[in-house]
Amino acid sequence: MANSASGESIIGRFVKIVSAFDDRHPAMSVAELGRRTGLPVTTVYRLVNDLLLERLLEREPGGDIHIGTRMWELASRGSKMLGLREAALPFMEDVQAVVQHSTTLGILDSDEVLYIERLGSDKTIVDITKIAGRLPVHATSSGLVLLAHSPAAYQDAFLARPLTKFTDTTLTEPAALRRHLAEIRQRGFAAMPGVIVPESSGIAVPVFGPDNTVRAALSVVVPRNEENAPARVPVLMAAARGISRALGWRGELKGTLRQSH
Amino acid sequence: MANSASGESIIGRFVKIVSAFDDRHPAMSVAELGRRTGLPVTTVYRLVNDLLLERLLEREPGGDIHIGTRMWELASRGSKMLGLREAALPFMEDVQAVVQHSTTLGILDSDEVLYIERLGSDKTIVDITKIAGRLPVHATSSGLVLLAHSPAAYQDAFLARPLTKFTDTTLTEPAALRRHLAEIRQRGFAAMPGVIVPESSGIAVPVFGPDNTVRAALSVVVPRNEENAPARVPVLMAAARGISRALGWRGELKGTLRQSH
DNA sequence: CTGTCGATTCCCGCTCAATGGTAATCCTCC
DNA sequence: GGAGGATTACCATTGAGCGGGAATCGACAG
Repeated sequence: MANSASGESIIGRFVKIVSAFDDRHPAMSVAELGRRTGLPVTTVYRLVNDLLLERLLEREPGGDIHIGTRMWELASRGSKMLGLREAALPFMEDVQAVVQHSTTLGILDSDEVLYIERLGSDKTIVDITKIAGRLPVHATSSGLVLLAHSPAAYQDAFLARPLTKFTDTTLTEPAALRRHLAEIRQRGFAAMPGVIVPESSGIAVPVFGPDNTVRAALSVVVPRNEENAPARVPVLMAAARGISRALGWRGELKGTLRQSH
Repeated sequence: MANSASGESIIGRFVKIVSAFDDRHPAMSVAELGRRTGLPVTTVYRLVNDLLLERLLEREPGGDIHIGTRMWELASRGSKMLGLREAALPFMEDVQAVVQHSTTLGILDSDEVLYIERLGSDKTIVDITKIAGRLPVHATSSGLVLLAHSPAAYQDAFLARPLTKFTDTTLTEPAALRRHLAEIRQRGFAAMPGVIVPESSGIAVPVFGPDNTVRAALSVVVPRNEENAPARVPVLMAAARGISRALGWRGELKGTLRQSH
């Protein structure tokens, strides 16, 4: 499935090229693009031209390349995430108005948490979440909530892998994590003081879809020294229920009760 | 640049496939995808497999295909629109809180208005704007504001084309449109009563970047019968200035004054 | 249980688009 | 003016993409 010496398909190279751009490198010359992707120069120039023709990439006056508007448009138009995001946004605004720090919405994707929305850019606290950014599951409150409500088979597979310890409070032992997940299910929320960044805490609650499976995690990041962090939980839970309902969820079903037996 | 009988490149076909999905068709079988794109069956199956491998597309339990999370992630990560959107969102929320109907943020892309954010889903008014949706320039308040502040060369090229008349109030004559654009520049906003949909009016103001060029249009859609529509303008203008400033704009520059001489 | 219809996968020979090295050209900046 | 980098032009090679056709799977009806 590849004409190239390295055995990659064009699609693979396309992904490589687009992946070379991130928030730290939103634009670059074609030559640099070649260096970052490790692809042969000529190939990059040819492929970039194709992508420019389709407007998936755009060339700015200086000659540098950046991701095209068309790319975002195509990715968004048929995306199911738009629905989730639009359902969640009003509730997130309410949370943000009350909690004042930083509110995020994350989903589980490829064994990582992918943040699809984020409100509030409070410079007073350390918050490494970014829209379209990823963080590890076992080191974020969002991730733990998502994992806690995932199918047992998925949890088992996840816990079978070695996990990185970011700070002294990061749980990496499968048994300990399993206990923690059970706790999260029982309490209905996850609170992680300083799991990746020691100075801030995350609190997250699950958002459910119509079939009662977890769709996303709604979370807030607050300074760790803040005493009344648990007081945030009711607000978050109410908002999460609102989002779930907007998605077509109709309250706890018998299935859920059965699970908790 | 194409291996196919029809003379399309893989990238072109990739765009065709992704374009087949929209808000009305967020998921479909591979066979239907083939029908919608008009590509040979075998080819679609092969290409879809490649895209599934890269997670640009995803297969849901039923077998239907939909656009993958990865696609959105890649498109968003290095996109400049995220910055614009994030700068605008808080101000848009303020506008939305006051105006109550529907607030949108649009940019000029391929001679059309592309809406990149939208707040408020008031069912009481007709509003055909959608996130990642497109509307014609000359028939929307956002489009007219963007056009009014575009380079003269672009305006000339645009006005040289034939324009569709949507309702009796749609301006399509180049001369009349030119006068209207001048008016918009002078007043600082565009107000279009029922240009595409007769029942609703749009009001839009420009958002500028650091180089004092227009970046986006901030607009609200209100019911046409509403008398105090012009009263919305100051709110919009203040918000637009706030967004512009967040983007690095530093007030009217000499260049602008020179232009208006 | 059998038949129909559609979706999906498998098969396979053809062929030309993609490949990627090398070299020429166009830049800037010192 | 010339050194260093970015970009374009050229071109022989070749295997990935192509797509028609047939086989398989699956749902549903009679």
